[in-house]
Order: sequence, then C-alpha cells, then structure tokens
Amino acid sequence: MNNIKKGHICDAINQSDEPDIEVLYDLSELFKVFGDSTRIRILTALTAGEMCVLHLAEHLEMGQSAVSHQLRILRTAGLVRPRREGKTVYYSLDDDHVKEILEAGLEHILHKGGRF
Amino acid sequence: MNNIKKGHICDAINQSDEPDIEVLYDLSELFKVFGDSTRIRILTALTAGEMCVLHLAEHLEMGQSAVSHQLRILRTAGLVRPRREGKTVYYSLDDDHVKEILEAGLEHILHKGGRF
DNA sequence: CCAACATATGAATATATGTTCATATATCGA
DNA sequence: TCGATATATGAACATATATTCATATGTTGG
Repeated sequence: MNNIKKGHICDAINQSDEPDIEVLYDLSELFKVFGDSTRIRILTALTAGEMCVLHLAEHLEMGQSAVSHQLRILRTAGLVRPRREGKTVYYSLDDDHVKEILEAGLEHILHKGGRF
Repeated sequence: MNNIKKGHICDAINQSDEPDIEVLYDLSELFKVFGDSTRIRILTALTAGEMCVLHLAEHLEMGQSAVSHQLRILRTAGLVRPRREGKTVYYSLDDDHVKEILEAGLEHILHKGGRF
C-alpha cells in the first residue's frame, strides 16, 4: 500500500504551520458542497436576495424535491438560512463568506478559461 | 418531474446579471476538485512550495499511485503545474487564485466551526 | 376539522469518484 | 543496454451522491 522510501532528495518544506488535518478535512467537505452545479446555481441565485423553494425550482427548471434535498445540504453546511413565512420558506445566504468563496472561484474560472 | 405552478408570490429577483449557466457549471467543476481531502491536503502542502510526488505521498501517508491520480486531476484543472528535473517531478501551485480560494474557504470554516 | 398548498424526507436507482493493483513510461547511472 | 528509480495510467471495485417517486409534515383558509 505504501511503497515509499526515506532519505529522499527534496527534504525542504516541513514547517507544520499548515492547518491541521482535521481542518483540512472540514475544508474539503465545505468545497464538496460547492462542487455541484445545482447547489452552485442555488447559491448564485441567492446572491441576489432571498428566494422561496418553488421559485428556486422554477428558476433551475428542476423538481421541488431535488431542490429541497439540495437546500438541506446547503443548510446543514451553514451556507443558507431558511425563513418561514406562512407556508412558504424563503432561503438566503447565511453569511458573506459564501459570496467571497463564489467570487474567488469565479475569478479563477474567468482568468483560466480564457473567457475575456 | 416538474410540479411547479406559475404566478407565485415572490416575484422579485430576476435580473439576469448572474453568470450564465455554463460558467456556473465550470465553477461547480472547479469546486469539485477542491472537494476531496486528499487533493486539499496536496494543495495545502504545495502552498509552502513545490514538492515531488514521493514526498507528497510520504507526507499524506498514501500510495504513490493514489497521489499521482489526484495530481493528474489537479493538473487538468489547472491548479498545479509539474516541473521535471531528472526522474523527479516537482509540483507547485499554478497561480495565486488557488491560495485565495483555499483561504476563502478556510475563513468560513474558522468562523463557522466555532474554532477560536 | 378538512382540503389545498408549500416544503421536507425516506427509499431506490443510476452514476460518479477515489483507491488499489498491476503495469507502462521515462530518466539516470554503470 | 540493463537495472534501478520516479512517475503515470488503465482496469476493477467499493463507496458516495444526485435525482426521482411517493409520501409525510406543516400551514392557511373555509
């Protein structure tokens, strides 16, 4: 499983000033939530303001159930927040970090993809 | 499949100043690459400087093959860049966007996770 | 309370994905 | 050229995940 030998050439970088492994795991879990086009479209739609489930489903041209499932994942990850008003539940971005992450990724896309 | 009715209450946000759907798909694909703990650990390790494959494998305590497979994904996504020197291939972060994305996510984790 | 509407959720299914194993390619030294 | 080392890759397998369908929960108006 681990065909590795010690005493190799590049013995440079080993300052453990990097985030510990558990945080890195959480970080990958966070990005995993961003790593689905349906959820990205939901988050992007919500950057304009809160929206209810049916309107999200309509906007994404997807079933209500699918959207609801994805909203649960976003909610659990602390990325969106529900606000109930009668029968309707309005969702909004939970904090500004979400926008920042989206924008950081978008910047990379726009610079790498050759789209300009 | 699409049990949605028109003429709903929340008829607010519909300015299409949001990135078009293809870009959002690319964006989700980008985050998908960040959404794996092995790849996150590789990227984080590389923020300190370039490193060869065997050392990465050693650092992650994983097999060389697994790391190589993940490096290919990172390379294809334009996140890391290889530099050959004899038999060894050194990998480094391709551009500064990578760090920015990592930091944006990390900020969210550290503020949400209650770790302070 | 009951019907209608809005949302949430469990089970099932199909697809995507990460790791392992075996092997291929590439580079260097003798 | 041959053996050793470093990396890359294809196939297989096990696991994770997104969507659908059916149904449950919650809310309002009559």
